[in-house]
Amino acid sequence: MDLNDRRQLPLFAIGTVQKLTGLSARQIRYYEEHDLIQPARTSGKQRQFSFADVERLMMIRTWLDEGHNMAGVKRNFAEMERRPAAKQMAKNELSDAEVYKWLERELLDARAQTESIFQGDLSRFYRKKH
DNA sequence: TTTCTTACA
DNA sequence: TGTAAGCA
Repeated sequence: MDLNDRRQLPLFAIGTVQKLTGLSARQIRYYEEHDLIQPARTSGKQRQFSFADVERLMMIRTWLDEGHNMAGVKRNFAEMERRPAAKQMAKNELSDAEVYKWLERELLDARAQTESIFQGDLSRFYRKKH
């Protein structure tokens, strides 16, 4: 199992993704209805999001913040599929470093407000190092 | 407590 | 999009 496979692993509940992306549960479910993401489901029908899902959600957030509508977001993803250059463009708007920074910020904010977004002990991997 | 679906504003 | 109801 390589890194790419691990990015597809169903790991987070919607509450965690909400804090990670800053999107509401309503929005996240709405984007799923529009096939922008396809999170896995547990036997109990609960959505399980992967890092790949979270990344797509962050791209959606970025485009929405830039003023795009659903149609625009769908076009962006469609463009990413047909042209590899578009993927680079998307990464340019949302580089790996930015994704990491964003995740770190969201995680720290989430911890500042409520408790750990993780039910377990994973939050220790994101301890502030300043 | 959290998430889920459905439905209304 | 937010929110409420009724479940799991």
